[in-house]
Amino acid sequence: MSLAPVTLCKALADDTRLRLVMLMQRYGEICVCDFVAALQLPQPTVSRHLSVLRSAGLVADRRDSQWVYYRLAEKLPAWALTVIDELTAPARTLYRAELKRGAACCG
Amino acid sequence: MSLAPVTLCKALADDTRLRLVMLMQRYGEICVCDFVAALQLPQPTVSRHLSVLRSAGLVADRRDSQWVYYRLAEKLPAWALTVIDELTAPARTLYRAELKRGAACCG
DNA sequence: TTCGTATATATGGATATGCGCATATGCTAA
DNA sequence: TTAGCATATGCGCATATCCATATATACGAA
Repeated sequence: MSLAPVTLCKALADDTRLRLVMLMQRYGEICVCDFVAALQLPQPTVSRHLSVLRSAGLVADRRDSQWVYYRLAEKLPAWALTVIDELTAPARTLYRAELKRGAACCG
Repeated sequence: MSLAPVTLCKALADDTRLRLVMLMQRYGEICVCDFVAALQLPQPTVSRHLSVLRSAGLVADRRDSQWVYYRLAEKLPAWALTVIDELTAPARTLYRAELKRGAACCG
């Protein structure tokens, strides 16, 4: 996995994307509708930001019938995981309830 | 020092700014003309990027007659320093010669 | 099966943010 | 004050963001 530091920064230089990454880091695979429910944002907005993360190589997606699940990419460099961890640590406890709220969507 | 994670990311989401920060982390206070010489970039470009870093609260400046010296801000949160460290580590050895090349400017 | 509807996700078009160049400002010395 | 250097600011263009709409998939009824 070759990931330039500046590429990681650009991918994370948005509050919504930081929260998406934080949720994936904490809960693993999540489908788009759960992100929408958890973050209370319009679905197109979420989809766009996930697309940015995917283009940067930060996340991978998997389709299961009508749902698309996103997860942090495997084999991210250790330094990238460290950066993500440091950046999301302050807010890491804030979104558990919000994700739970959205968890009814995909079973 | 209150610094939002997304603010740090935006400030570092540019290759030139990453290099400026790396130079300051390694060498301490540096004046604009030394940055220009070290990075081989137009002076307005360097000034602009330093201004972005200053607005984000990442760096502080000090004027000494005609020269302005920039340094990393004091009292940055520990997590921010960790992030900076991880992001700049890969290239940290690359710029010593370049800074030396520019060191004649301000004595 | 084939259609119809509902739900999940992705894409095109208008607006805002950021970058670099040309120029302006500030400072010093003679 | 004039020249000369160091630094900073306004403008045009590219890129990114958000909203309305389009596409795709699933499931039930005829």
